[in-house]
Amino acid sequence: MDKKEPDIKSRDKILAAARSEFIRGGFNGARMQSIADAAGINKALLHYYYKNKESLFELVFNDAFAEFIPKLHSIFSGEGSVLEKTEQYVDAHLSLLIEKPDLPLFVLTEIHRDPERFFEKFMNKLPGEPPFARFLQQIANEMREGKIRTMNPRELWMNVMSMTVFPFASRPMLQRLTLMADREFQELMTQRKKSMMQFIRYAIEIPVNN
Amino acid sequence: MDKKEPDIKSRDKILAAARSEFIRGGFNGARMQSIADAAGINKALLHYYYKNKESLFELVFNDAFAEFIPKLHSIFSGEGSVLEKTEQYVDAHLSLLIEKPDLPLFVLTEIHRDPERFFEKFMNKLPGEPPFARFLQQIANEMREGKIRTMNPRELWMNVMSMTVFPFASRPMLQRLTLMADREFQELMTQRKKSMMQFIRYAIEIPVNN
DNA sequence: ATTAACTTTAACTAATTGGTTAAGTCAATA
DNA sequence: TATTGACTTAACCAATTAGTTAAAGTTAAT
Repeated sequence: MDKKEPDIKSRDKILAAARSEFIRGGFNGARMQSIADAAGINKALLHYYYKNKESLFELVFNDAFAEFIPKLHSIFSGEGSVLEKTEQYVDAHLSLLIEKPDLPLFVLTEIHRDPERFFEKFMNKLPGEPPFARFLQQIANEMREGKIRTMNPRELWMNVMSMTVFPFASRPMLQRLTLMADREFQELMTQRKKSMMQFIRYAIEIPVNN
Repeated sequence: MDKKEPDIKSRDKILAAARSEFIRGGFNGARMQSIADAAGINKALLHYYYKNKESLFELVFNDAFAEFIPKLHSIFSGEGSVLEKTEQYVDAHLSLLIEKPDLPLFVLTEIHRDPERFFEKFMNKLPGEPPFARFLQQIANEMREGKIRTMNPRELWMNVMSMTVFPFASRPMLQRLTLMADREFQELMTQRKKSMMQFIRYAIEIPVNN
């Protein structure tokens, strides 16, 4: 029937199934058998395509970043004020997370499990200077120039990231606590693009006199 | 030698070891043998005191909340404006998290693994109305009265919680990314008690004219 | 028709792990 | 001195799980 590219099909179905399973249970909670079942194939074929659990996990874990890193880079190495870049970031990250709301908790959990993997992965991908260093410098500059309110630049950045990501990382708790359905959560996060930026503007913009 | 209350000692040492181990690896990553080793006893004694892994985990998980729930309740059912309660909350929660920085990720991970346990646990502990309902109402009131800027009350609360908790949940990532030592992180979080509140005040306080 | 890639079936290995058991040590106490 | 409660040793069981193997069947392209 559909054997034109059965290799690609099965390979991809396995990878997709692995992604769900690893996100559901983390590396420790994931089961190779469950992945095979979800992909509609058997364990033998699973190992025919992917050497072992580790390597399969590695692919899933890398994919979790692969998408967003270039986006981040283009935003923060581009032109624009702190507020403009912040808005671009919030918009881009929220868009991604609305699509893949389980990403943050997965990533944080796995970095906690093995911080070194993450460390090595990123000291390669990123050039010499520490990440965000340039942006933090820009924040400091605009503060000195009186364009935005003065505070610890790292904290401003932390606040923005926190407000953007935490609702997703804590989604299971949040939704149970407030009896919020998936749909409602999604809508709340969408309206958040605007309201969060308003909140941030009030927090750091210096009001013009008269 | 110290056999006066060896029972209590071992019991507690096991529980403490279990706490570390569960926080390190989550339920799935924790090993009963590791707990026994860390407690300086053997598996037989471990099961002599605690029925099984589940029950031991349950104790640790409950403890993770037990401390803070009453505090939360006293803050939000007490007197004070939104800003005052927010400040009390930020102060109390940051103090706790500086002591136990790994709590948030542990809690979030385990709620993600089994949301029902969390749900059942809290629909008991909390009286009829949904948690924070009263506080959200108070926020809405103060907004209507023009005491603070208008926005979705749930989002204001989300912003406060996010900024408070996320730095801890993302600590492993954050520290690697910024090459921050434990001590430095701790100091940053301490100074945050003030700076975060300043940030929030700017964001929601309505400036007085002239 | 042949070949190579793909896929299944089904049994199996080896290691890990949660949990159990039985016999016995040791110190305090009654 | 007999008993009791805390604890150890060490072997063991049963289940789970990652990974393997071999043999056979299917499919698409050459």
